Amino acid sequence: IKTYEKDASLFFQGDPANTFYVIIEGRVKLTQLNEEGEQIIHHYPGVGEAFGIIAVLRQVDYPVAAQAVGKTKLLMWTEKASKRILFEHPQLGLNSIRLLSKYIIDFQDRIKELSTERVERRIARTLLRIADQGGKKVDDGIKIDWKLTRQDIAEMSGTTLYSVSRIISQWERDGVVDCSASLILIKKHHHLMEIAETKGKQKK
Amino acid sequence: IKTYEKDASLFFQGDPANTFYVIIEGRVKLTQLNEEGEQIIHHYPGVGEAFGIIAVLRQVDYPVAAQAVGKTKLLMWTEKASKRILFEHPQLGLNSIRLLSKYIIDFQDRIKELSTERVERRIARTLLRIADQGGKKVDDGIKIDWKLTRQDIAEMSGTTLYSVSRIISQWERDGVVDCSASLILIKKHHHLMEIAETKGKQKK
DNA sequence: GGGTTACTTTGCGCCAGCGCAAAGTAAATG
DNA sequence: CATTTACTTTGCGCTGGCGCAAAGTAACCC
Repeated sequence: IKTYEKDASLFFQGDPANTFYVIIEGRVKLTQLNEEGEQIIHHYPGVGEAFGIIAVLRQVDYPVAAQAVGKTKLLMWTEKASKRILFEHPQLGLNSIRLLSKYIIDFQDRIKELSTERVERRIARTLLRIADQGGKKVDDGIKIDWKLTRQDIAEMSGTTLYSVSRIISQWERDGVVDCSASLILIKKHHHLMEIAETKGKQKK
Repeated sequence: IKTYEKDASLFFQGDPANTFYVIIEGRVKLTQLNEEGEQIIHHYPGVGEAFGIIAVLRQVDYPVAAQAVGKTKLLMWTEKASKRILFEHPQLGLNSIRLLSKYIIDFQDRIKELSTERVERRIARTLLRIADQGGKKVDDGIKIDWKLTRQDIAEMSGTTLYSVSRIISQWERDGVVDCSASLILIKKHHHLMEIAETKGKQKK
């Protein structure tokens, strides 16, 4: 068990992978850089989620970087320990496979999204996905419980902070979301769903 | 063991997943449709590769559709059989995890690509990826050993058949690739790599 | 409390890539 | 061999979204 402070780095992209983590408190940001140094955010795992398994078991370098979003407490396993456990408890292997499978299905969806969908829709989907993993229900909607900048949302949706700003401003005018309290509050979940699913390309 | 003819469907997106496959001859196309009915191609697994594990072990519907590219011979396991094997041979579990991890790393890369890179570069990467999995070395380059249409390439790169056509024509003029024989022949592998890695956005 | 730093918004111009249309080429069918 | 069907190429016009710049707002810290 180890505790990291806000914004602390757990590991960088390209570090040799020797530890796998499970979050018991807080949240972590998993990112990747391309050759130009542009960042993209893959995932914000929260309490109970594991990460790093992938790299550890393949004995390759971490393909992503991990950074604590807030104060974060983590369980840590070395490579050897994880393998031993896996051999002793086949059920665990099955569970891991299930977990990985979930990621794969998720990633396939994101690839589909990025390949075929317009920016507005991708942003809608991104917010819904975030709300799904880290949303707290409050009386007037769903609140996302950690600080997200426009830049962060852009890096999750495959667009730019400008486009995100423009689109979210519009949504605020329409009363779909509310960002005045620095945390994002989704007020009309159904409306976002609509954007995510029906507001398509207007081609014939 | 079962054999499928060219273009035969193995299963559709949304079918209940009850079988997992390993290819012993031929090649399969894994695709996904979005709400508008646009198709995207995820992967062309070849001999020795497995697919369907994901859905089978999670007991959900197949997230993709599978279709034989040419005449294809497959090993098939039911859900129960795969679970039993997994319990009896933990090593197999570990191997599966490795396989899935590879996909995840791959998918993360594609997400990065789609999020931040221009069309030309994405197409270059797509061709390189295909060459990597299904390329035969011949004296004047690398030949991709199954028929790919412009539309197929577009669906793998997240663009349109028009853009693919324009860019590949240009490459042909430059002598980088040769499509005259209906199969694609990559003549200047290094040049494609260059496009994939350095020919960046010309922003400051 | 004032000044520095970090994030957001918005106007504006620009261009990569889309998508239609139409013609060209190749393969399949009978 | 003629005809249909399937795929490719290319000209052209249009526009979604990018990216700069500059101003506005909020948070942070001595």
